[in-house]
Amino acid sequence: MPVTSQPSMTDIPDPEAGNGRARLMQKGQQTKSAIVDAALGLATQIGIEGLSIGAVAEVMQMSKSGVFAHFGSREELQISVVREYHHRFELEVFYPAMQEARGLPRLQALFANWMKRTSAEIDSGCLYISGAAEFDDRPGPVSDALASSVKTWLSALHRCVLKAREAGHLAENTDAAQMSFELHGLVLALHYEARFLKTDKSLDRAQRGFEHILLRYGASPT
Amino acid sequence: MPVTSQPSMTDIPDPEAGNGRARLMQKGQQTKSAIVDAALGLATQIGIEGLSIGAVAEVMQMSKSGVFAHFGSREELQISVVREYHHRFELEVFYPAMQEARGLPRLQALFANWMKRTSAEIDSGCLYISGAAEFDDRPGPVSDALASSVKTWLSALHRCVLKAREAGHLAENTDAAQMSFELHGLVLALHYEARFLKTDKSLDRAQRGFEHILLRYGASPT
DNA sequence: TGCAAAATAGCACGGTCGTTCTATTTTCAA
DNA sequence: TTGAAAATAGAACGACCGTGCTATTTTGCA
Repeated sequence: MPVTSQPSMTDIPDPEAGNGRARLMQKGQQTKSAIVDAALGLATQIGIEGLSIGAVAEVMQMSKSGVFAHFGSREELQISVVREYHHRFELEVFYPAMQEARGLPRLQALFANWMKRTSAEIDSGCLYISGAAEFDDRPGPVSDALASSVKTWLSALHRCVLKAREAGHLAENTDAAQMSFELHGLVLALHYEARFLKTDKSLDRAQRGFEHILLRYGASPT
Repeated sequence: MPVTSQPSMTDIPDPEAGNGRARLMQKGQQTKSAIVDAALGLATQIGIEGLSIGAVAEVMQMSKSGVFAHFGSREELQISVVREYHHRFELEVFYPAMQEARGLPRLQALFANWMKRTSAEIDSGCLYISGAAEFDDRPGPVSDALASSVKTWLSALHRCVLKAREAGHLAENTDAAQMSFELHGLVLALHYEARFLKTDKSLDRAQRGFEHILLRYGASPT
């Protein structure tokens, strides 16, 4: 592979990619970004389905039609929000972990960042989790975008487990898919109990669960 | 405790309890039950928040006001749906497991029934899971009813783990709350991956995860 | 069988929704 | 600086929402 390749977890084509070349962002693009920002903030509180153009317009202090014109449909706005969340998830969870040494350290960083993002961090819920519940019976482009993002992330996690096994940091017979499933469960339980039930100590529980799983899969200290 | 006491996981006062005494259900009550039935069916597909009186009325082939009159508000309908789900959850998950011998067998039955209800069983989603995502940022009576039901169930699970430990079926130093947390995670992952991502083998993964957890907490075969 | 009470229907209200159309303002390059 | 293009506003639409009000129908006991 080329030396200049940088790690990326994404396999979602981003139509906006590379439009910042040479010339600064036009006014319209700036506004659009700000709208997506505001919409993401709303979506993490009231859900992607609950997202309304009117509410976004109010936050932005714009007219409904002004907001609408940037996307052409509510659905396109929703998809933009999903893409933006994907982007931030990459920035906050994936990329920082890639700085860690391959294998177990990287897996630990990945899980730690994931937990940090999922737990009661301020008050923004996880779009991947709330979205799954909203769209598991509602096929369509938004659901597709969401599922695609989630699958990208889960397969990045899966690859990380594989690498850790290859590096000898996990037992040779480690079932990477099974381990990923169990890790996913911990984060979902953390989100559920911390955010909905307001159970304290959930973060500790997830962390201890992680250690249990590491032990099970024969993690050797690094 | 009195010999005639029967196990119940509920701690939610049900205003309708015991109104079927002697006399059969009046027409109004029958209709109300049928409405809640239909509403529950809708809610498992489009969510509790998405539930609309108009949609329920259409399913019931009734007028909106006819449906409305039974509840007085949409919120009361939503709460009725939550109570009905709680009731069915008890019937399908909790009570059957209580037939099993106390300790590990009962815990295994509890988890097996829970999985069965959560996985892709036909097409009805789990209200406890989808509801949590909808209401984790939306306090109010519906959220309270939902949280109360979930807590009732989780504490029933927690008690079952305690009993299994007391019976010597689990290691003495078993942290029941931690174990419950990890079991919860498995079911959440099952729901997420089976229902939203349509990943096959999810049921196997949850089952294997369960066995892993049993091993960790020193389950002795019964 | 008749009659009060319960159940249901029908209609209207104000509100929000996504979207469309047209006018106005703002931007930016020639 | 000017003029075309882009961005935004404003009003209106049909649809659906929860809810309140007033008939009408249905129920079930005396």
